[in-house]
Amino acid sequence: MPFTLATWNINSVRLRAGLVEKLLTEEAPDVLCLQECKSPVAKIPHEIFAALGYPHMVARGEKGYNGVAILSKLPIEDVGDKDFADLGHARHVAARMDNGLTIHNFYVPAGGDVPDRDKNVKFGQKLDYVAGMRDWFASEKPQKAILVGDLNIAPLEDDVWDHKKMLKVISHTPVEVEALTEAQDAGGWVDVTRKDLPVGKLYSWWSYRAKDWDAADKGRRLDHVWATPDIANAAHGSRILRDARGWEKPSDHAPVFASFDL
DNA sequence: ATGGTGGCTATGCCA
Repeated sequence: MPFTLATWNINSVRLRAGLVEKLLTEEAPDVLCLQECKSPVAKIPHEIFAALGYPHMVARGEKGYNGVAILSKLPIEDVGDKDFADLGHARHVAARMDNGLTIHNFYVPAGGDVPDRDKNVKFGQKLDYVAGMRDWFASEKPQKAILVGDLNIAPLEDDVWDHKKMLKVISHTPVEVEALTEAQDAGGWVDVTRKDLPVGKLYSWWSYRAKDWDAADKGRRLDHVWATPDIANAAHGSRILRDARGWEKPSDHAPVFASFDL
């Protein structure tokens, strides 16, 4: 059966419940994974999404920061979460569908401003978090799984607006890219977005601070869809809904879509 | 070199 999934850093699911509604109504993915919900799970406006045909939700939350949620048309089972680097943050949750597909939803730490772990604790925590992902994937050997989320790293030259200018900017430093590549390789994960769209610039995030984000187009691809090799060949139709970055009171991230014939 | 915007929650922290 064909299956479509989207991932979106929503930057407050309560403030932007209307934008989630718009996405679910207009695009109707089977599963929507959200990050930066910034809400306790009990205060996520789940009734609104249930009324639109998404009665199933698996989520982790905290007050004001972080938070991840998986909304689904079809039943999903909560199969736990990980707290890499012992941050105590709601940055991961996993769900399993009746067909055995596992969906991992991640919100990797942003890492602060200074790309030096001796001067910036947050950067060290980001590297430790991604190393934790690597070690877990190496021991788990995931199968029939999809990993999505805001990984806060843009690994490829064409994932940023200016590769050379970004080499010392957190999200595109070589040490981060290496760490992410190690995590990807440890699980055998295939970058589905780049499998489908191998050529050219691709962004999913544009800063709120740019005067004219659309014209300046200084974006980064921070949001990812990965799949294990056993289902990666079933993936197709990846796209980034850039329009959503221009919606009223937008998130600074755009949703990333992928479809799978499973 | 700096500051630019936005969310949460009440003041500074985080992105």
